[in-house]
Amino acid sequence: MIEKRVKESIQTALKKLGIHSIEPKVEYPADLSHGDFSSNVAMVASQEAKVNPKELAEKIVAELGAIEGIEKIEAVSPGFINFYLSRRYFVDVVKSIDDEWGEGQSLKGKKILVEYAQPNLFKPFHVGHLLNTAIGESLSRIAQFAGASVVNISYPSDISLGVAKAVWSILKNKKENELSINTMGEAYADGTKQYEDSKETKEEIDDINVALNSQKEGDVWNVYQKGRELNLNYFKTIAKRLGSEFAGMFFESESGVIGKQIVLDNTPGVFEKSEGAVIFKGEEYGLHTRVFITSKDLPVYESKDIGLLKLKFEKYNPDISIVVTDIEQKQYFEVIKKAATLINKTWGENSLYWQHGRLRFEGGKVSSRYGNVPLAEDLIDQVKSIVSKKQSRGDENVSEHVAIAALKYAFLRSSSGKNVIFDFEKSISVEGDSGPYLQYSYARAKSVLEKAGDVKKAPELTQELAPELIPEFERLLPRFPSVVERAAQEYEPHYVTTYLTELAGAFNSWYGQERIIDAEYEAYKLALTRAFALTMKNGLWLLGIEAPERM
RNA sequence: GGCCCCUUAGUUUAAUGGAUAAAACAGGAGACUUCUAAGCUUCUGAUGCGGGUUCGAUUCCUGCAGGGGCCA
Repeated sequence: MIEKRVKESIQTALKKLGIHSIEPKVEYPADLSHGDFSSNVAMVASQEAKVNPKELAEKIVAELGAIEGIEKIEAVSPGFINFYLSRRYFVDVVKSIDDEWGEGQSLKGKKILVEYAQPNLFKPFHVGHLLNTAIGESLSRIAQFAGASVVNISYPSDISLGVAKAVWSILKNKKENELSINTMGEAYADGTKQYEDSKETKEEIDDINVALNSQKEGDVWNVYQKGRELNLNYFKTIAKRLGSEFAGMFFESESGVIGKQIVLDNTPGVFEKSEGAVIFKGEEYGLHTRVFITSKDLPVYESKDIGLLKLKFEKYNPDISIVVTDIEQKQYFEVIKKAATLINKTWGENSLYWQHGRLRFEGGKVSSRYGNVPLAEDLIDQVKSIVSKKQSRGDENVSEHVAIAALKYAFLRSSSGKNVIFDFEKSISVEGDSGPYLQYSYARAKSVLEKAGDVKKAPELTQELAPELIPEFERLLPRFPSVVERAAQEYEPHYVTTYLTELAGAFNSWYGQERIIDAEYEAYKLALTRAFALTMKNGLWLLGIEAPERM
């Protein structure tokens, strides 16, 4: 790669100047007028060399000599060295861009498990799940693009107090023969309310919870099984609608049993008994002390997560097991990770608990059927109706993909860990920096290419190119693979989002000012347009966003 | 109370210890009416407060203020 060549050349130059201790860094200047690469070595080395930075930069430049692919090197104050790629280099990149453009090797040979979406069966799939799914899917795709072998898994919560609440309400209202996603959603809302309101009901629901955990045959179990099946299918449907599929699923009902046994096997040792419960003394490691098995002998989330680790590592033996969760669980998972490490070193060390920000609701209300959290599907439909109005073609499929793009973009644009302000009016944009903006620029490029007879391959480009005509978006194109690599290394999809937005902006700006078909340099401009379209298509794929050919 | 996270234009977000802090929305002005106007051009506008480290701090350390979270 060219960055490596630049780095090595600097290193050689430094040695000639008698500077040995400094590892030069090459970076992308934020401002393209500062070149395609730049280095700050002169400023870093100036003290050791006892020369002022600007002078040192000039000396280094003088020692550098020619670097293949670099046309111009200049030293500027306060001491940066800027490198400009040659016209020829860009031509070669544009010609080389194909369907695999952006794929890398940085995670080659690694087996990565990505666990996300985490539905709660019997509870509605809401906007929080949507956020989690968008991020998990993108992390998974980015890892795949970086060369890893990735398995997506989901871990539905199929046994919990929430499930017991819904089952109780179904039985109470004799709805067992008319089960549907809607009746179960209502049952969950009803059960939750009654649980708070009536002490008797609370006891009845707690009993159901115990019965479910012991997996006893009977009415409770039968209703539960039927509802579980329905919910699971519903989950698969909505995941597919969002572009996600899961190769494997583990359930709390299985992890609970296994986890409980592991915890008991490690008591005393890792865990200890306290007032009838089994706890992990996190305090001893600067973490929270947490209960793993209650005094009623029920395994709680903690033991379930331990059981899940055994299931995961026995079945897949991953190099990295990523779990995508909400940041409010950060300290919880620190405890799990510590306890897991003590039980089985690999479980802890190969696990990455990755947190995204919390959703904070502000501004206008989004209609919601249950409680105050909008359901994922209601939200999609609401955006879809806005999108449909803007669309002249009336293509249902396109409206669907544009609506989902708008939502996913809102969740993938900012860096991880920070809270995501969810204001329907402001966050879900279809104009400006938005998912549809990216899709629109892609559709535009495709439209031009189609009109020109779809340029499958970049034409032979030679002397006809004007070296001074390197549009900004063309200069951004070669950066795509390193953007993907960085996103993969830091598990940060937003780098891709930011890059694509910048690229699309630069392309649109060029498009608005230049004529492509029937203009000077037509072949070159078409090749550029094609390169842009391929980059955008792959980039959108990484975000889990469809790229409609027309909109 | 203990611990964790956050604070950048009016708003929502970017920025690998570097160059003039980058966009979008909102607001002002404008162009073409020829390849998709969900677009383009242009103007206005920001690093919570105080110390420190550094040639250089939005970024690292520290104190304070404000907001959020986890545990009891």
